[in-house]
Amino acid sequence: MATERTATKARRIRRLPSDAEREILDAAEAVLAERPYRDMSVDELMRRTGMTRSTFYHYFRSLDEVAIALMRRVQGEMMDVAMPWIDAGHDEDPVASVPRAIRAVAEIYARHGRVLAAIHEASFHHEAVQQAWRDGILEDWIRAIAEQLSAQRERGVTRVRNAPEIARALLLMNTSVFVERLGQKQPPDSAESVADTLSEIWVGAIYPEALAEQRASRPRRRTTP
Amino acid sequence: MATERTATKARRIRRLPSDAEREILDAAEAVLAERPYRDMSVDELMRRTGMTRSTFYHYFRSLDEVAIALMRRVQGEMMDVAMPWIDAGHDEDPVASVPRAIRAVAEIYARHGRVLAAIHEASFHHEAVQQAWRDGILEDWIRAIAEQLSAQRERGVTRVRNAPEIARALLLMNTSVFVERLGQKQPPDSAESVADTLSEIWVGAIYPEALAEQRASRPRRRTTP
DNA sequence: GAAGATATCGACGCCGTGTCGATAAGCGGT
DNA sequence: ACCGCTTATCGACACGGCGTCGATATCTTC
Repeated sequence: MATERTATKARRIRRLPSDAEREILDAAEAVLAERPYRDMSVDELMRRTGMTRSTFYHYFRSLDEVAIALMRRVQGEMMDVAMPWIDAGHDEDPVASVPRAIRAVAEIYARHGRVLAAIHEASFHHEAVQQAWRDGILEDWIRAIAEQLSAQRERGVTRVRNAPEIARALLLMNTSVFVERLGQKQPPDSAESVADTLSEIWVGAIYPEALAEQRASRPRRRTTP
Repeated sequence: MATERTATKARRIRRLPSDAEREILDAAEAVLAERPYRDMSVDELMRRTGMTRSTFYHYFRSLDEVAIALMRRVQGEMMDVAMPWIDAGHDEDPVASVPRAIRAVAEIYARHGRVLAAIHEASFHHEAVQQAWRDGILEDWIRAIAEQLSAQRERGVTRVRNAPEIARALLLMNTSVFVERLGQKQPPDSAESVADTLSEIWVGAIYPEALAEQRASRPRRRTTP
């Protein structure tokens, strides 16, 4: 009973593995632009590519891996914009560099918001994503920020004592706010205003004197003199 | 073909609806103490209660509703401890009241950490939970905090300009940090230390002068003179 | 003790996941 | 050109969790 189904024998297209993989990732981004990660299924994803679901499993072990792959695409960009702050030369004003770094990251979230929201979401539901994102990348960031803070403390630029905890709290704040305000189909805020709010809190926590002064001298508008 | 299964006719136990519901909720808490929400199934949950899965659907429409029900159990406690801060009389030192409120909330998270982590997790994956938690309770809190900040600004206690955004960022920070540091089987931090770190950031953002002064005068230990 | 209400049950259908063996497209050697 | 090897692609299946449905047992009330 070979389940005779030789009727419409669709011609098979054989892609290069790199192409197929890219097509799948692109399709995933397209799906995420429309609906949240939780509503993405392998079926729908692959229907877009014209291939079947089994082909999917030839390239990825699960949807989580797709999320992780998309994550790595973005992570590079993040590092690029944050690096200038991470190893800032001693010549730059540390207080001014915080808003600049945060704003740069905010713009990345504004551009890849849906993907980053998907990762954030998936990091709660899938072991593998959690390890790659929260236990991996985020922890690296926290460490880098904490080191920067400690270094600045050495130089007397700030007085923060518990650098690692402060760094963790501030970073988690940023990701939560970014995801909520910039990770929706129609973000309720602009990257700029979100970044400004977060910057204010960072400055207040790290350089309280500077924030106090800012507020005293410039009671109205936000940035630039 | 009545699928003759009259063999071992298990005696049916008929509970009061209120009892059955409570039993299910208790079982849910017990499951969550062992594994994360994502790994909880109706099957396992009901196996604990001795009832069948169909009975579950007699009381709840889905697991989300269980999460929401558990949420409401805890939310009352939250309100109780936060209220003193929300409508603080003008006689109390606003700077000192922040750490106290945060610490009280931290202790609730320390006690109900797994449940609150489950809600947080579910709020990303289930529409209904998202609406009840993020769009409901959290937004209420943000509004309350923002109002309090605005009121303090009227009185000249603080200079924060964008109260709603600041309130949102700070609250999201707290919940993220609480969930991560106190919502695990073996929390890596104590409620006290987590609360202290968060308080520092709140004070820095709202009363930067006070934080600057604290750090200048008390360079070593954390709380109390 | 009869009748109505409802808490509980077993079985079913649905949908998404991940696996497996078969098949066909390309690649390289002769 | 042909042949064999690799492997990208496919259809079908088994599994597990979800939610529904009609039947049945238990309780309540008169």
